[in-house]
Amino acid sequence: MADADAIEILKRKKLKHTKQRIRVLEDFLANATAISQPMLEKKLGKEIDRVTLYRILNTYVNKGILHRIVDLNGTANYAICSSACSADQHHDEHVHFNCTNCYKVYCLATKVPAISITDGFKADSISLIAYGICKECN
Amino acid sequence: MADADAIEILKRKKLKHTKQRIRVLEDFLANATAISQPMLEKKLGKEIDRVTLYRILNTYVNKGILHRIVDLNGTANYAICSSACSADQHHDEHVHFNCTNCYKVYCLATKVPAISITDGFKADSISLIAYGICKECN
DNA sequence: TTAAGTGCAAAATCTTTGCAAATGT
DNA sequence: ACATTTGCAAAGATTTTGCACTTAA
Repeated sequence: MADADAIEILKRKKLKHTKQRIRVLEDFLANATAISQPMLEKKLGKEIDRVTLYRILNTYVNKGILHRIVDLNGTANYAICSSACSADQHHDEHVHFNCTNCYKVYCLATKVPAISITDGFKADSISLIAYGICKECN
Repeated sequence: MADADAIEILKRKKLKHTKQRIRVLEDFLANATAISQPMLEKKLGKEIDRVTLYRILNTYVNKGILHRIVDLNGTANYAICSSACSADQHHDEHVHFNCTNCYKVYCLATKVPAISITDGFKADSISLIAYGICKECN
C-alpha cells in the first residue's frame, strides 16, 4: 500500500490522516526535489482546495515534516525533511540549489559549512542557497 | 551637502537623479542595515508612491546599487551594494543575518565560504542567511 | 459525538501594468 | 523639446480569515 508511509508519518506527528493530507504527503515522499506552492497547486488541480493546501503546508512545516525554502523570487518551496527533524527544530542543513532558468529548487547532498557569526548574534539555523543553472537546464 | 553621494552614484550609473531616487538612495547610504520593502514604504509615508518605490528598488538592483535579500517570510529586503558591484554582477557575498524576532536583516562582515557543488549544477552566486536572535533583541 | 479539517466566499495584501501628467537633461 | 520617470487607477496575483459543512477518531 502506497499510503502506508504517509499514514505512518502522520500518526507519528499526531495528525489526523485525511485524504488531502495523505495526497500531499505522498507527493513529497515520491519526489526528492522541492516543489513550489504554485506548482503543487497546479499539479493537484482541484483535488484539493487552494486554501486547504496553504493550511496543510503550514501544518507540515510547523510539525517538522516539510521544510520551506524561499527562492529567488520570494516564492515558497517545500521539501520533505529528513527524519531528524522535529516540530521545534529543523535539521535541513544541506545546500539548496535554485535554478535561475527553470526556478526549480534542489536539495543537494552538500552540507552547510560551519561559519563564525559576529558577536552578539545568535544563529539557530542557516540557509545556504546557490543560484545558477541546474543539471536539467544545462 | 548630504545629497552629494547619492547624486554621484546616480551619475555613475547613468540614472536621472530625481527627487524620489535621491530620497531612497540617501536612506540606504545613511543606514548600514538592510531594510524591507514594507518598512521602507512605511518610513517614506506618502513622500513616494508605492509603485514608484517598487520601480526604484528594481532599477537599483538591476544597476547594482542595491542587493536584494529575501528573508524567512519571503519578504524582499534591500541593502546597499559594495562598490564592487556592477550592473551584471553582484558581489555581495557576505553572510546575512535575519532576526526571527524583529525580522531585521543585517549584512555581516563574514564572507560566504566556498562550497563544492554537485556535478552538473553551475552556481553563479550564493546566498547564506543565518536565522536567529540579533544583537538588538538579545 | 465532537474536535479538527475542509471548501467556499470574501477580505486583505502584495505586485504589476497602462497611461496621462510632470520632470530632468 | 524629448525621453524618462512619476502618480494614480485599475488589474492580477497571492495569502488570510470567517463560517457552515464534513470527516476521522
